[in-house]
Amino acid sequence: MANLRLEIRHLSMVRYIADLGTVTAAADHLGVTQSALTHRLREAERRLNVPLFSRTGNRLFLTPAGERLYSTAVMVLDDLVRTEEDVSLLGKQQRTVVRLGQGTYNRFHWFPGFIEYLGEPELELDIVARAAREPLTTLLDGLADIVTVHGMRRERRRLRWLRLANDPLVAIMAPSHPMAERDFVTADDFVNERYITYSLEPEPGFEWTRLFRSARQRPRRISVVGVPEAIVDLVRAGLGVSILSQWAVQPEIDDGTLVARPIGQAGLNLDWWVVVRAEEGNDSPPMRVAHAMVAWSQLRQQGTAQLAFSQPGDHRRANRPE
DNA sequence: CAGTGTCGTATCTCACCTGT
DNA sequence: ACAGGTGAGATACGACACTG
Repeated sequence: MANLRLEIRHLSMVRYIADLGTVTAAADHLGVTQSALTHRLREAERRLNVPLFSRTGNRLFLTPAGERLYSTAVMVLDDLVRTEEDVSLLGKQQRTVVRLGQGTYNRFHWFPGFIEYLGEPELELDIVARAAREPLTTLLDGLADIVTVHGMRRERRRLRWLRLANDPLVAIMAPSHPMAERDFVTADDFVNERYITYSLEPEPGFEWTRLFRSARQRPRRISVVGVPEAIVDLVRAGLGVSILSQWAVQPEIDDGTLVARPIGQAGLNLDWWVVVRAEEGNDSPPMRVAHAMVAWSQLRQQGTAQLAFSQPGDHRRANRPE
C-alpha cells in the first residue's frame, strides 16, 4: 500500500473547519489552539501540494480538492467512530453488533418497530448509511452484515438472498398538485412536470424501463438531486414530482405532507430482498436478523400485496385531499 | 480572525548497554 | 545471539505573543 500523506487529525481538521467555517471554531472544537490548527492545515496542504481552502476575508471555503477530501473525511471519521464502538462492545462481550444497510434509501422510520419485534436485547443493530449507494459491494467488503436491495435477484456464490416484500412504486407529489386529484397516474402525466430523480447513473430508476420507456414518453424536465431523501423535501415543497417506493415515503403520506398515487391502473411493484454473505451460518446473528426481517415484513403485510415496512392501508385513497 | 516567528515539549529514531 | 532498556539527537507539534 502506498504511504499515506495525511493522518486522521488532518481529516478531522478539514471536516471541522469546513463545518464550522473558521479555523478558530474548529480548533476550539478539537481542543487545540487556532495556531496549531493553522500549522496543521498548512502542513496538510504542503503534503498534498494543493490548497484545501480558499481564503475570503476571515472565512475559509473548501476548494474542489478540499471538497473531495472533506467527503472522504466525513465517511472515514464516521466509520471509525462506529468501528470503535463495535470493537468496544465486542471487547466487553456484552452485545453482538449486526450492521444493517439499505439500498437506495436512507430511511429508517421502520427501525424502532423492528427492534421491538426482534426482541433480542443482546443483538445491537447498527445502521450503515453508505450502503445506500452500493449495498452489495458494502456487504461483500464486510462493511455491513445485512443489506436490503430491490429489483432482480442477482445470484452470486458469496451471497444469500431472502425475499422480503413486494412493495409498490408510487408517484409522489405535494397535496396541492393537480396530479393528486387522480386515482392513478400514467407516463403522460409526467411529460410536462419537473421530474426529480436521485440518479441517472449508472442507470436510471426502475420506473424508467417499466413506465417511461414502455410508454415512449418521458418527462421533459429532469432534475438529478443525488440523494433520495432530498427528493422528498423538494416534492413536498411543490418543486416537482417523483416516483419512489411507497414504504420509503410512508411517514410523509401518513402526516399528509405528500400524496402518493399508483403508477397505472394496475400499479407498479418492486421486489425487495434481504441479502447476507453466504458464509453466515443459519444461526448466525445476521441470519437471525434477516429471517426476523422477512417474518416481520410478512406479518405486517396482513394479506395485502403491498408494503415491506410501511403501515398497512389503501395507498390509493390514504391521504386523498378533500 | 488568519497568519507568522519563536520557543518549549513530546515523540521518534538510532546507537549503545545489559541481562538472559 | 537476541530482546529489552536507556540516553542523545532530530523532528514534529502546539502555545504564546504579535501583526495585518
